[in-house]
Amino acid sequence: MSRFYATTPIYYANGKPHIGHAYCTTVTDAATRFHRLLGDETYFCTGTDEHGQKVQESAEKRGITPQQHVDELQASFRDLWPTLNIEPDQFIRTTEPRHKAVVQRALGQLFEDGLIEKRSFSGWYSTSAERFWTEKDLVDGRCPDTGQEVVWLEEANYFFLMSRFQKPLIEAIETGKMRILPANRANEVLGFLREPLLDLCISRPKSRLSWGIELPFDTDFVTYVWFDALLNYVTAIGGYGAEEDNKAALGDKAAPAGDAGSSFAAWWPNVCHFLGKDILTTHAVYWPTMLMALGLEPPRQYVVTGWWLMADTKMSKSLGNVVDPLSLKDKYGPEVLRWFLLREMAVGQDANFSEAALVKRNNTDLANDLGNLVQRTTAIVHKHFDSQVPALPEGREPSELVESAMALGDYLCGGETTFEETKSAQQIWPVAKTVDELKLHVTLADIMTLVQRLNQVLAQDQPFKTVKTDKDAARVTIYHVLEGIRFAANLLWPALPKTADAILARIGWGEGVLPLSEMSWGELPGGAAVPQGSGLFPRYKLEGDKKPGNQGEKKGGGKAKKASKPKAPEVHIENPIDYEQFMALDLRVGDVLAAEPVKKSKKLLRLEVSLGEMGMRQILAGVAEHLTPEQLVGSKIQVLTNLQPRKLMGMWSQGMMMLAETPEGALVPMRPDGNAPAGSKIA
RNA sequence: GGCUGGGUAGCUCAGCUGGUUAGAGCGAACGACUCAUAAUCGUUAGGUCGACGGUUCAAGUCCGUCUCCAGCCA
Repeated sequence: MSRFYATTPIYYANGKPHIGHAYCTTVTDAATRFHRLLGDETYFCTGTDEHGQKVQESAEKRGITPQQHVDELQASFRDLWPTLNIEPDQFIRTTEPRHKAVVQRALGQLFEDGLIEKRSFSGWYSTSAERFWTEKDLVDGRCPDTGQEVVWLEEANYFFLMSRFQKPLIEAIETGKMRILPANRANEVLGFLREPLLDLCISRPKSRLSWGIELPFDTDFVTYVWFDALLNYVTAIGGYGAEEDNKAALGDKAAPAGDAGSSFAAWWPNVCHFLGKDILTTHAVYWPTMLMALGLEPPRQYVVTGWWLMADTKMSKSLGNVVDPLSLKDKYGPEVLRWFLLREMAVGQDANFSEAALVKRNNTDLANDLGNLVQRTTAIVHKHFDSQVPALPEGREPSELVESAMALGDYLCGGETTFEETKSAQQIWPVAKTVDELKLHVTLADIMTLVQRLNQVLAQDQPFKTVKTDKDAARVTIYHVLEGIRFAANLLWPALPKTADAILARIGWGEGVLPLSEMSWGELPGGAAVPQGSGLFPRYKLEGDKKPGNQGEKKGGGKAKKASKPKAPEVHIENPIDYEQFMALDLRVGDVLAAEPVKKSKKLLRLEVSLGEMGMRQILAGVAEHLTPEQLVGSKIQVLTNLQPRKLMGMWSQGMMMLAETPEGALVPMRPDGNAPAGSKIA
């Protein structure tokens, strides 16, 4: 067992979180969870970077203190993570006393060791870019980055002698001691290091910037923002005397020391820094040289992620209908967003973000393949096996396809089985390998092949048929498919934590998620209760679905072709609707919990109806002349749930009860069978 | 301007050290099935592997030139 310490960058607390932050943190969360599955002890840290010029300016503009400003903004990050089912072990802020103390101790040591020295310096300073420029950098006498004014400043500053560590840094990268993924990013850093490395200015005079950590050896200066920020990775696990402070601040969420003596010794340098490509140089050059100067090991691993590109950004902007990608978590749920982010982007590369792509991922991977597999399997269990996991009958062999699913499950989990993929040329790898390489999109794709294999098993073994002729054969198939679902859910937990738990509960597995080393095919106990439940992932239709031109044409052609197919039997249909219109109706089973006549109304009854997980609804039904409250209370009815709510007699009606009107004019409620729980979708 | 990495089926991409008919996923078409969320399963894709030239018995895979794109640096 080893330790895996994962970090996101600490995000700059001067703006709201966006999809880039969410992506990086989601990947870190998933990677951490995968390492837990693989048996590693993990510690996952994120947080906010709260010092610096821009924070100071924003606070001034708002007329509040910088501390008040960052107190507000850090919350928008901290509070976001749980809504994405992300569970960091620690959220660190650079304004915390425990961190300031670490920065000052580290600076003090470097100064004593002669690795920081004071130099005077002059140049054109741009307040907006927070940096100096040389004469020839300027564009029309202005800052080349921001186009803002620059001023000539001459000042003394403290410099970290970074140049001394150029050689050891190159060596660390080339020997793989410091691993940078994907590999092309390592080349980028090495390219940067072919030029002489300069020393790094690490201070700002307080006259210019007061919002920062004071230098311990010169109180006229504060620390330059990067030097401060990067050290959070050390503070978080108790380096430089922070261990006691951490315990005081975090309690039992502080990084544990284990058998290592101190928490820092336990976790450093087994760190994996996740970061965006924009901050690669700071993390892969400044940071390891700082560590080397402090006599510490450089970080063991980096994962550099790409950008999410917004499809048709220009057009969307001009139309004023930009979709905030993060808001899609509210529309489709955090699990779907997680899945999209993790599955769609090859770690390290750029990818296009669009709602259409997200919906497609949801529909194909989650609803069609995974959700439907669970649904169809448990449906057979409910129908034919008394809602219990069938016990494996003696002396019956599973089909070859089932055996290949078993092999695949064991192989993915890192078992002894060698798995030869016969269907496609695409190589499937054990989870441990692709997780080590941080190719999580491949990991997920590989796990999904197990889901697909289980769907194949059902199609080939046809337990829904054999159950009528050879029930033991059906028992064998269903048992193994359930077991395969257990493997898949367990393996998918890092990406879909809530869903994995839900699936395991759904197949009668009470032990929760297990480390892969403990995964063993055949542990699912026969006779375990398989509860009822509704679909895990609804399918979505994308509104205004405009497909690319040639696809539209093809569709047209397809329809023309279909016209020549055998005709449906002639039935006279008045006002025909198409399937999509039908599907737009959200009909559900409801339990009538209460009913009473509406005062001053002859016709209306007020019903309180439970729709299961969808909650309670008040429904006003015009049936008082036909039905008594007693006839309805305690019974099941059909409810049209997505009818626009309407006010009747001063009360809201939030749905419609489905009734049959007889030729005589009587109203008869449509009562579903007692087996259908409240909230079940009717279609 | 310098450096690096790329341009492979409609889309997203695999193709290690050169070697039989260039692969996957999605989309599309056709078929099968009905346990399931119009789902699932099966079959089908004929793409001058950016352009040109070269090395070789043999090149998507090596070399050169050109072109386009991306990233890093200045």
